[in-house]
Amino acid sequence: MVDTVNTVTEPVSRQERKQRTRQSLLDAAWELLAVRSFDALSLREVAKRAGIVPTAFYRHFSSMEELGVTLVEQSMRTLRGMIREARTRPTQPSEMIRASVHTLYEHVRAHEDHFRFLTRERYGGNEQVARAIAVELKLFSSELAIDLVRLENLREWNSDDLHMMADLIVTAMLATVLDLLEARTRDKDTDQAIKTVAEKRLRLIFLGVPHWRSS
Amino acid sequence: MVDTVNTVTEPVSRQERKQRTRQSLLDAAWELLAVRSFDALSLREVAKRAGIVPTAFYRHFSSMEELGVTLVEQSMRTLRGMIREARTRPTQPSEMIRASVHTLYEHVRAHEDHFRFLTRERYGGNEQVARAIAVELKLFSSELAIDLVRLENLREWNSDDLHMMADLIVTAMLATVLDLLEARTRDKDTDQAIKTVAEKRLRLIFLGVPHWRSS
DNA sequence: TGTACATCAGTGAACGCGCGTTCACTGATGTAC
DNA sequence: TGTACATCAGTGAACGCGCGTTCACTGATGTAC
Repeated sequence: MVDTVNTVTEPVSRQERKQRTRQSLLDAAWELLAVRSFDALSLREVAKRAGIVPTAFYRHFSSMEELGVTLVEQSMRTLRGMIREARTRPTQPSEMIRASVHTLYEHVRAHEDHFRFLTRERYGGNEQVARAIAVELKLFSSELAIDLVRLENLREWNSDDLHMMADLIVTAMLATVLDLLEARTRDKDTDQAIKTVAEKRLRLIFLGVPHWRSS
Repeated sequence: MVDTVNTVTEPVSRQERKQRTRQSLLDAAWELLAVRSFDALSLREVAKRAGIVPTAFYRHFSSMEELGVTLVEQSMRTLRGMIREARTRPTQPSEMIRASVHTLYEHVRAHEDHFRFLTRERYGGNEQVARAIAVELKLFSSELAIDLVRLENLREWNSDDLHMMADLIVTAMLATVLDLLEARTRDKDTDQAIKTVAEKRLRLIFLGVPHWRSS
């Protein structure tokens, strides 16, 4: 049995306390971002929710923009984690589709705040944030194009067409992210329906592949 | 030859002057929206750009929100105009694709401000605005599903699958809108390249149709 | 046509508010001896 | 182990600013006779 009293009263270094407050600020920002866009957040508001006075904010970030950069980094790490997991996969399209959608689903539900941030800020207010997200998605699309070329009927496709298809898949996947985030009810049936539609979208796209002729 | 002096000094009714100022406010808002999201606009800023004092704003709109509603209406009219034009079409998929992409292209380039507003506010700050846009796109998707059922290989598709395909097409088209709005260079070649990719996306989707089996 | 009054788009002063940011401070934690 | 000083996360007062909104006003346009 853990001695909770001892755990609570355990001495904490100044450094560790500072780290905790920093995390409180980030947590506060993530909470507020569930309802509002980043541009609509104020420094005072974030500080208040984190339980510190506005001026103490500067002990951790030089500005809201710097905090924003950290939010981008955190959400990007989540996105990259998902992409990495989605890339280690069998070469059979049907299984690839099933597994990709499932990976996407798991990650979105585990980090809704991060994915909401990514989709909202992708075209939303802050230009630098939008650019960072665009770069990351472009990178993902390029990696996907490389994965596609290994598949049966895609070996002889030219680079342009592979990128076109990769972009279309990424677009379809992002639409699924939005479906998940905007689902009114959060039950297994609704989630399953969204996953089924997501798989169908990808199946339809892949069905055309054997019949493709680059114009 | 037009007597410009007479044109300029021509008496203008109070009502007409008011209408012009109202339009100046809307124009000012559209100009500012090229750079910023709606939530980031202030009443004072819009009034200033329109050339009136902040308090005069209230002679035309009871609040920024009401002006926002008007912006939504204006952009929706543009969107509906495009959709209406895109729907009156031949039943051959290849021609349908070519014509749809061209219609989209023409309308986006003719009303970049409206389409930028629609894509940015779709998930951006204001919730009511986002909802209005979502409703309109859903409506479009449903109409598209009805159009699809008339095509050769889609006659026996069930409703769910038709909606899935319509959603996928709308998603792909919106991606094209964003490609057009974010094109770095604005020349004929770039535009043509974007149109070609847009057509390829749709071609790939339609290629799968004859081979579809609802799971 | 001319006069007297009504209408009302636009003005300018004023308000209270939340904002980001500065500054001198406090007092607990850390360090040197 | 005890003392004396340094560090520094967090405090609280204060600032100037742009904001939305109110109010009484002005003076050109419109209307009634």
